[in-house]
Amino acid sequence: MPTRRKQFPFDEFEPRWQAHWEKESTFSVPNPGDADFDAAKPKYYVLDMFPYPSGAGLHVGHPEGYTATDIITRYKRMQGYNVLHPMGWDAFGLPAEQHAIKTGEHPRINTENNTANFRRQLKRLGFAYDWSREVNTTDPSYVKWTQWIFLQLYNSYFCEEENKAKPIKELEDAGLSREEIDDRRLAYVAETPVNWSPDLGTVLANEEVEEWKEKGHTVERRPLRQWMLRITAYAQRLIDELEGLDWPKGIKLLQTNWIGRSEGAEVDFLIGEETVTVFTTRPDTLFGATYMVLAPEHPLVSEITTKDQADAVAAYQQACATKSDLERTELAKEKTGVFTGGFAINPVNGKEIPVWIADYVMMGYGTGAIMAVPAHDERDFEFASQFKLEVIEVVEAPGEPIEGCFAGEGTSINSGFLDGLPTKEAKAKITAWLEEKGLGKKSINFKLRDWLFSRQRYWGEPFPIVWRDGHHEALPESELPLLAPDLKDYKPTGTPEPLLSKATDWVELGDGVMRETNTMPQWGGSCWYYLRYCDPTNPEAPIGKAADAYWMGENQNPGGVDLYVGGSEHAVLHLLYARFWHKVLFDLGHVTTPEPFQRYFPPGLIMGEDGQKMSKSRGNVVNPDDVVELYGADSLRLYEMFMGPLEQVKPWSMKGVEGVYRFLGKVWRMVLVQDQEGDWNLSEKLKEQDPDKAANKVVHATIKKVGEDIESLSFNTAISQMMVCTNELSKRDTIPVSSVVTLLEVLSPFAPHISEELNARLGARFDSVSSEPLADREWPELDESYLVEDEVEIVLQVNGKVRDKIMVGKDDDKETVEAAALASEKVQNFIADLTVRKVIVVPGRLVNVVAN
RNA sequence: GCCGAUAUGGUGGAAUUGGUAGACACAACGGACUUAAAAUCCGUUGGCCGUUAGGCCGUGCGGGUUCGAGUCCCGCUGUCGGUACCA
Repeated sequence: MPTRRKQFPFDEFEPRWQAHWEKESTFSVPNPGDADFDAAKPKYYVLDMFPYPSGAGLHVGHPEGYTATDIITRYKRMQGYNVLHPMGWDAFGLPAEQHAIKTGEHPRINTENNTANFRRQLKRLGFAYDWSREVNTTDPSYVKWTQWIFLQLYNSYFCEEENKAKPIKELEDAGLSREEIDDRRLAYVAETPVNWSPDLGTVLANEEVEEWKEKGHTVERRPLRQWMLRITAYAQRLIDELEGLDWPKGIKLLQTNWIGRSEGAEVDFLIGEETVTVFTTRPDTLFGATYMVLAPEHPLVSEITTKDQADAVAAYQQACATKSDLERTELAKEKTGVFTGGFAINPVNGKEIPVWIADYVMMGYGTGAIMAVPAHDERDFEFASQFKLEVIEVVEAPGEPIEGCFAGEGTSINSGFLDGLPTKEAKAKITAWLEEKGLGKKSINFKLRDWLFSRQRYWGEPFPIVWRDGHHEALPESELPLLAPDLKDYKPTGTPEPLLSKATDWVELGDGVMRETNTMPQWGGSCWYYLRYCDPTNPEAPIGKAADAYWMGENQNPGGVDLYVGGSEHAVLHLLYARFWHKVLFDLGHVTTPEPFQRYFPPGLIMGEDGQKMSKSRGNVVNPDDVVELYGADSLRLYEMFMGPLEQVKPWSMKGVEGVYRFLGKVWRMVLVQDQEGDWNLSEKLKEQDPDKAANKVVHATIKKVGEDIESLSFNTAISQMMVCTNELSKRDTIPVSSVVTLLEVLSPFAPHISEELNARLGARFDSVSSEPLADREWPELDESYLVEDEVEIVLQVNGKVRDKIMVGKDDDKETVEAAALASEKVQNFIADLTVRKVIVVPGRLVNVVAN
């Protein structure tokens, strides 16, 4: 890129205004109880997803959402809101630890460096953050409350009757045993098969496996003792309470499907002495169950396997155990399985059906056992075809008979007392019959699993738990935060033994009392950071009552963060986890609203100039620092908003950046003209005079359009309107100063530096222009009367085709307009040989003459 | 496979409740200024036919509703994203 003269000296005034905002604490906002707090002001809480401060620095994707929220912040401030717009750091995480392994340096150092770089980059973009509220998940004062919230979960149970969390103390008072109590905690210990990565030295959540495998790490499956959070208790509420939220429909659906509610029945089958319960969503097909399948890990497999099948079954179980979930599904093209030799009795007709084990049935869902109805389930059909098992049709498809398998709804046949019933009724009847006979019951299942909450890494929050005599105990609150000790080296132990177990001095407390050595996942800190911003230094609680009531909107329905902007890649995990924690805190009375995020908006991904996803390997990554260097922060901000609709995926274009840069240059030159010496002086065209009709019209049209578009996050069209306004004003011989100032006011949320600079220069010269910074001004008032025209252009159509355009009075009645239309020469030409059948008049729009 | 999003000029994208398709930009071309270039300013720019006037066609494809469809309905196709034996 050749050096060239800048269109305007952004490199001089942008840092100057940023320093001004910092010095004046322009965007600091007081809390209830503070001296300058004004309770009469309405609040608005705009939240960005806080970044993980990676070594790579800011990516152009970050300023996309951040600029959007910044525009909202500045706009709402101008409208008189107390706006909370904070930023912080999700600073625990594997990359810093990987760096520590390589260098032997404490991960805190790397984290601090990266954080400083991120902060510098964000400040350079002029965002209106209240930096006094900055939080960092790795700060001891933050860790303290993350651990405290964990203890809230640990010390609570889910009360089914009241459908909410309650203190565990109630169970103690009720005289439950220690084991019974531990089994009901919201944070509990369980032995479960987990994804263990030997080279990362940690267990991963199911959702993380894919990501790390792509980066070349190995992940295997093995059973381990882990901390779990009982998110499944909240499954129904997490679905139901989405309803009142202003989130994109698709995102709600995504979460709903992730939670995966299905209604059906549990049915008991007898296998010899043993009872095996299956879950099915199609109890109406019970007469068509021709075999049964158990998951290979099902505890009853060994009981029911016959001697001559024992070897085959054991071999199959062995083969499955070493396969990861991924391999199980990757190899899912062909069904595999083994006959156990056992037979089950179908309770509805007493028929004996063979019992198989197969890995297409998973232990983790339902009961780990199914009744197979090959005629009406594709998987069962495939399995039955492969192993030549019986197929009995029990549902008749509506319309044409169907070859093979029919999984839809129809009418029951070959099903005794269900015959002739449509699927829905058959389901109800058989379920009632099973319940009456004590052979089964209605049942609801969720795909959602409990949340595996422990990791074996170093760089995370330690669990505030100690072990005594094989039992876990909570640390007293007074011992929080519990910080991890420094280590000599951060290399994984090579075994599933957590890294912290290396620090024996720290772990062993004497008398056989040991600290828990697992750490929390990164999600822990990010689950509640939006609460801490509201009250970032509170030493008594994660968030104080008054701060919660005001910022989270106790009296609003449903309350919570007013606008949350961040990538849809977090739409299921982070957003689900945070909602879960929030509900627990709500149930326990620590917060006053049931949902954390009232409105959520995911911006679309920004692709590389080649239309591909930005990545180092493709060499198409755009660095925001480079863009700021060449065109300034305002241009970067404005371009990212002008690219297209915020929610859309869109490719980067440097030419596009130049386009908005030129626009800002045009605004600059409308106010200032450069002389021979290169100094910028106020344009002679600017006049302190009342704006004429045309100027008022375009300026007020701009106030209206920009305001509406900000509300709906349609920033691209707001910007194009400001371009129209600028084009209109700048081509004039004299320009009313007040029109320019109004334009600067509406431009200021988008491009705050240049707007402030121009306003300051105008204020220094013209008495009529306020020198008060735009950031503290009110949003300009719209006067609709300027937008009303006496005459409007309407379109004349003949048979739907545009033939002419005429001007008519704004209040002309239909008859007048129709007469004027028919009088048009062009219309006359087209209808000369035709008969007019009908004339449609749309006031202010068009006249359509229908003729043939 | 299932779920969701989406399809408009050479490009990014605009278009109230159905009512002038292509706003605003980018690129391209032509012109002015300049010794020259950059920057700036002015003009042209969906396709086809036509010297002009003007006409015809045109919002992924095929139907439909309507005076009128980018927009609504039915049936497809492509692209992107999510998810995957969840019984």
